[in-house]
Order: sequence, then C-alpha cells, then structure tokens
Amino acid sequence: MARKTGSHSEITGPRIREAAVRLFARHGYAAVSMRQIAAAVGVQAGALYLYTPDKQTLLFDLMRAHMEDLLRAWQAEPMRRAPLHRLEDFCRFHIRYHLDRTDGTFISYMELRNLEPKNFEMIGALRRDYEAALETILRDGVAEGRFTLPDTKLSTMALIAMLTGVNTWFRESGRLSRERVEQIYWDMVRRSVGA
Amino acid sequence: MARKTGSHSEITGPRIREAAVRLFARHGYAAVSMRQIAAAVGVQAGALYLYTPDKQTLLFDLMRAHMEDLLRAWQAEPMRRAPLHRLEDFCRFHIRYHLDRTDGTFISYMELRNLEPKNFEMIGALRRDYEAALETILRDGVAEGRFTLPDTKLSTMALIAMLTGVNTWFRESGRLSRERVEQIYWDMVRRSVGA
DNA sequence: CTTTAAAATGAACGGGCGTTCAGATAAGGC
DNA sequence: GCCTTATCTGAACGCCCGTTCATTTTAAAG
Repeated sequence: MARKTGSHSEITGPRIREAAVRLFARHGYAAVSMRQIAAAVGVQAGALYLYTPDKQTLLFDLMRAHMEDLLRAWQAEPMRRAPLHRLEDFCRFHIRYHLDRTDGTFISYMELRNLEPKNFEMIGALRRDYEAALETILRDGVAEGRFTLPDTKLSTMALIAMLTGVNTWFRESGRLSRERVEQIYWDMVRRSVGA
Repeated sequence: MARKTGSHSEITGPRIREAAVRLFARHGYAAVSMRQIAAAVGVQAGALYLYTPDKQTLLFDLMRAHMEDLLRAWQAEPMRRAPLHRLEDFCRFHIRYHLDRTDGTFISYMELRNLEPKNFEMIGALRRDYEAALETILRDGVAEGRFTLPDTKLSTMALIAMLTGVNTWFRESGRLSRERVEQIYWDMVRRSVGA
C-alpha cells in the first residue's frame, strides 16, 4: 500500500505531477478540482490520495520541487570568476531555465497566496536563496568597481522581475529566437548595472 | 429597481467593488465566494445581484476599470518633448500609479486566466494600448539616436515587467522611500536603454 | 496456481458554490 | 397616511467540492 510506505510528500506519481502542473498553470489552483486532475491522469479522484495526502500538499510539493530544481540547476552551472561573466551566466541561465518550464514558473509566481502559512514561508525561503545568488554577484561587482548600483537588493528584485517577464510574452514560434532574446536581455541588464 | 435601470456593467456599487478588489487580490477570484464579498459589505449574497449580473462580470468590470483608469491617468499627464524626459515621466508615473493601487494591479496581472475569452480579449487590448504608449517613447528615442535598442517591442515588455515588479516587494514601512525607489529604477531604466 | 500486497474503484459524506426569487423592509414624494 | 419604487432578505435550486473507505481489480513473487 502506497499510503503506508514512507512520507507522502516526495513520491507523488510523475503522471499526477505533470497533470497537476499543467492544470494549475492553466486555470489556477483554486479553480482546478481533484476530479479534473484525476481525469487528466485517467483515474478516479480517490486514487490520487494514494500519492498525496491532500490537495494543498500536492501544490506545495510542486512548488518546492520547482524551486529546489532551480537552485540545484544554478549550483550545477560552472562558475566563472569575474562578476560581469557571472552576471551574464545568471541572466542566460535564468531565461533558459524558466522558458523550459513555463507552467512550473507560472505556478511558483501565482499560487503563493494559496499556500498555507507554513508552506508559504518554506517556499519564500527558497526564493530568497535564489535571489541571494544574484545579489551576491551584484555586490561582488560593486565591490570590484565594475557595477554602479546604489542598492543591490533593489536591483536584484528589478532584474529578476525583468528576466522572469520573458515568460509572459515569449512564444517559441514568434519573431525572435531564444538566443536573440537572451542576447538582448543580457545587453539591457549589463547596461542597467552600469557595466 | 437597480436591476432594471440601465446597463449593469458600469454601476456596481463602490462598496461592493472595494470589497471585491480586496478579496480577489488577497485570495484570488476562484477562491472568493459571492457570500464572502456580501459579508464584507454587510449584506446577503442575493443583494449583490442588484449591482452585477454575475461574478464573472464583476471581475471583468474591476479589471476594465483598472486598465481604463490607468490609461486615462497616463494621458492626463503633461507630455514633454524629449524621449528621455518622456521615458523618465513614464517610469515614475508607472511606479507611483501602481504602488497606489496594489490590489487592483495584482488582480489585473493574476486573474487574466479567469476571464472568459471575450473579456480576456478586451482586457488584452487595453493592456496593449498601455504598452504601446511606452513603445512609442522607445521608438522615438531610437529614431532620434538617443536610445540604443535593437528591438523596442522586447524592451517594452522588459521595462514594464521590471517596473511592475516593484509591487511585489515594496513596503511603505520599508527601508527605501518611494522617491528613492523611483530614482533608482529610473537610473536603471535610463542606462538599460543606452542613454 | 496461489498468495500477498499494491493500485484503483465508486459510492458516499457533509458542506459550500453561483444564482434565483417571492416576499419583507425601508425611504421619499404626495 | 398612502403609494411607489429601491433595497434587501432568506430560503431554495442543482451542482460540484475535497476527502474517506469498503471493496474489487491488477500484478508480482513464491
């Protein structure tokens, strides 16, 4: 019995996760029923509870997985020395990673308010970890005299908002290629930090 | 009878609108019931239907009002000549306006997916009008050789995302004053367009 | 082929949903 | 005081919700 083996939160079936991510991103957590998710998987609603203790935990697990994957992926990137190079790598990584996971990204930004306080705090902490990665680059760049930024915390938020915004308009079939988008965004970011 | 006088969509009582904006922003459209809105106003659920034909129209009216007010407010701003001045005015206006209406802004960005197709298209058109205001400034600046931007459409989206992002972190009681935030964002924007 | 455990069903639970409407209440003009 | 008209109530409608659970189906292991 899956219900008795180990902790729930980690083992949600991949098919369920995929269906839930898709549906939550399209219609929103509150607007999607467990029955809809089950139908997308090809199963009855009751069967979902073999894999997750409840709907809230399902959402939380999806969001946590998204953030932890993001942090792991960034840490796995080779790290160069110069702040300017690191900033370029961060920009390109951020755009690429988020464009590859539009649904997960959407959920992570839109469904924060549907998390219970304890879960909200956990996701918030992961997000702050990611922001800290960028802020460290900015601070190093300022310390080395390469960047001109009066407030690295504010600039961190500004840059992340700008970069994540790509997800709202980019279409694979559109006028601009990913590589071109990456390049133009990086040019704007580089100039905005005064480098 | 309110129900028979004129078109519904325009006359939703101010108390209902305020309560709905607050609740939709806090919990999301799908998660808020008509009964909750009614309770916040101090009335029974049925009474709401004297002022709006249904929940969907209530959401749509709130979003349309937000976008139309935004466009009107920008058009009412005095318009300077030089693209650089106009860009500065736009940045400061955008930040100020959105910080003054955090709930309405939140809804306008988060609840698009809960609009029926026809309503979605209408709100989308208003948003494109607003984006066009910024893009015109950027194009003029490029034409005059003041800005260096390979793609003004992309830059429009990038800048609006960056500026609107202020709403996600700014707190009136925080470390930075509005004026200081405006100034720093404007510096980043100015540099990002190559001016 | 039998045993055993995992996976899924399908009905049921109490409860909240958006919306309607006949009837009560309140507010002014005469 | 009466009449008109706007406002609101409160119960009801059918429907869907998240979740539980006894029971059945599926699938390996021995």
